[in-house]
Amino acid sequence: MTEGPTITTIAQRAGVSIASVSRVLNGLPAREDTVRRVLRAADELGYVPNSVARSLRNRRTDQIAFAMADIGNPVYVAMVREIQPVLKEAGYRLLIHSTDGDAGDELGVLRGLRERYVDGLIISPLRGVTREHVEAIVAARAPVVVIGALPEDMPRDALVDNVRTDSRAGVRLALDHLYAIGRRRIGFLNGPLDTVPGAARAAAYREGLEALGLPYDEDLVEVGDFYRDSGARAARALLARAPGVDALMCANDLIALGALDVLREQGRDVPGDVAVVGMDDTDLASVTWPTLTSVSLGSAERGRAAAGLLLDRLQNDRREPRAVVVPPSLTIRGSTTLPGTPPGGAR
Amino acid sequence: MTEGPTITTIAQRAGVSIASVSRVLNGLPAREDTVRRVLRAADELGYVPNSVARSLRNRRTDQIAFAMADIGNPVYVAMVREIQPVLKEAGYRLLIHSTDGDAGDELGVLRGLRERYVDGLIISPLRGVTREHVEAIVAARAPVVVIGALPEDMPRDALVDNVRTDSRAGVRLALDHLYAIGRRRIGFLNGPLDTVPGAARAAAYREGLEALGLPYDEDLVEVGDFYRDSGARAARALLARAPGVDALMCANDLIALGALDVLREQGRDVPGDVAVVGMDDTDLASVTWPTLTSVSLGSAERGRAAAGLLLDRLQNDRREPRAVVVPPSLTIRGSTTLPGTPPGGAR
DNA sequence: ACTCCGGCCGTAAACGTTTACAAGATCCCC
DNA sequence: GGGGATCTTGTAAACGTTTACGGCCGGAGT
Repeated sequence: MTEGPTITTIAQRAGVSIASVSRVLNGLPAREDTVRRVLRAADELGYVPNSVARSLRNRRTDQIAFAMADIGNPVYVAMVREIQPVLKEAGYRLLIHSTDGDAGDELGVLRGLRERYVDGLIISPLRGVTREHVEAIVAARAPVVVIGALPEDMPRDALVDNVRTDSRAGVRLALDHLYAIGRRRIGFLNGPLDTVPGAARAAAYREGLEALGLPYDEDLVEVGDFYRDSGARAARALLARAPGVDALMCANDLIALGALDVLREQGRDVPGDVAVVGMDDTDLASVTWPTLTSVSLGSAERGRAAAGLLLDRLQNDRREPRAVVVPPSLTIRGSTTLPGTPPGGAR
Repeated sequence: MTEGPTITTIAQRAGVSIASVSRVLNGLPAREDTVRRVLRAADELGYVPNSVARSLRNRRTDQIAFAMADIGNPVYVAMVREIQPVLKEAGYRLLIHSTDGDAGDELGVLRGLRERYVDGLIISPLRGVTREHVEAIVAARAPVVVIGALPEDMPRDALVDNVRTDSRAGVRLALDHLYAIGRRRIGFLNGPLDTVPGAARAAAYREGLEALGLPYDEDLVEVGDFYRDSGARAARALLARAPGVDALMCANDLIALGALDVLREQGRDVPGDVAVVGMDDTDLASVTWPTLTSVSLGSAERGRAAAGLLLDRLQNDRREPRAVVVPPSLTIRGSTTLPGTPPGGAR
């Protein structure tokens, strides 16, 4: 924990100026003799450049932040897993912020960008991008990539890149699949309608039924939270009200877990009596019993795309904002297929 | 993304020197009139201090890094969940590194400390602290807290704080519990013996049986990896060799998941025919069916303790190194208790 | 021998802060 | 009104880099 050598120390020992030291260490042209002496001195002293001083001078920190709602959520973990290597490859360090879905915290991170402690930010705001978010982004002095929907009236000069998924199409995939395996009374366990995903999935459920020629029945819909226990509560309520359901579409894998708990507890066979589909296709989906058919919203791809966009933007400051849409896909597992039955229909 | 105001800009606008600006912004005494003008100018300009420049001058970054093997591992997630708020409270930002259990990567982080991009580090090396780790830690210019075992010959001057758990005691807890519910042929599915936890758990299993007066039988032990599929393979092998086992002690929750898969597949009732205990008490333990009795190694506590030690050390550079040991505990769930039967024994 | 050119190198400034020091302003008291 | 004490302020240096600029030197061309 002693004070380490600086280029000045090296310069003295090698008998050259600090400018020469810097040049040698950065591989700029120098006489062969100078190079040798500087490198030797640096080596003997165990020199390591001070990244803070370098950042100040270069006006870049080689750090990038990723702000997400919850570090325990497998969706974000999948994103980090993809983002990390891409950034590392490009020479950036990744800072991870867990905002606990607190909009205040999110804004804090966004505002913190102005401190310049980071060259760019990837953020995935849980409840969508508010006007305050937009203001903070415009005021920020670093490029931002948003994972999730942007508001319609996003100012052109914000230069925000965007990655999203099509969760409506995802819901459709699931409904089509359930229809294909013969289900006709398909219940829906949703998350809060004031979240972006919640609202989108609600609409998609309605549209999807219509497209399939099935009636929309309010008794088949229950709204709760995106957690397991809340999913269980919702499932219990729905099953009590509409005992005849033969499938449950869940807005989230966690909700689906809760539903599975309740179905097991009530002795209903999955998928024999009731088929269940989750959403997000997290690691959990393959852990449950039966394993859970789930709509993948491409978390990994979204993460990768976001990292790519950010790096690209860091190269080219003035590029037009870009938006990437990752299509959903359906991973069929035990909760919708009887053993031995080949998975029917969709995809 | 425009170049922002600096204290110089503010000084001009307020008609004072930059020293006064700095003083006012840091709450040092100044004439009331000066304070007002500076604050007004700063506000109008939307000034935000440059954290890099401040770090250079103050020789501190207010950032702390946490290096772990795998961001997807619930054990580390639990640690982060505890570390984050503690550090935040103390005014530090948390940088998260996922080293993928790669010793090279771990060393990279450790060596990176010398760049001074961070004021301190919490690291949890998967395969223990090697001589190279020690060297890097001694050479580092920032305090380090290691979560996990330290080598015996740790140099005194390294000033490394340490947090560990007692996984031997943890194994004993599990064995005692299994014994208490009447199991006498207790199998053991372990992870690699060249990892620190693997070796410790192997020894503890032996000792634990001895303490209970049960014979050690090689046929009841299988070594694999700390993953689910590996756990399944190991369980299959063990069950084939020793069909009479009535309990499986697993070195890890993931291994236990694999074992549950196999038992279900073979139609053996859990816990009726075979009781199962996992280790780490991750979130997964409450997701499975049946839910999994698991030894908690206090990930959360360890994280909290590590953060505490680091903060403390940052206050007091010269303090003697300290070691915290977090005792294990047992969380009893469905995989060792028949419904209706009160959990017996241990604890 | 003079000029010109190119290659290396050192001096110094800059990045945006904080802070030691000394000078100027203000006040109080005699 | 002079003198000291106290408060406030500005100047400048420092943190550790990178880099523009100009100087020096040696060699080549005339």
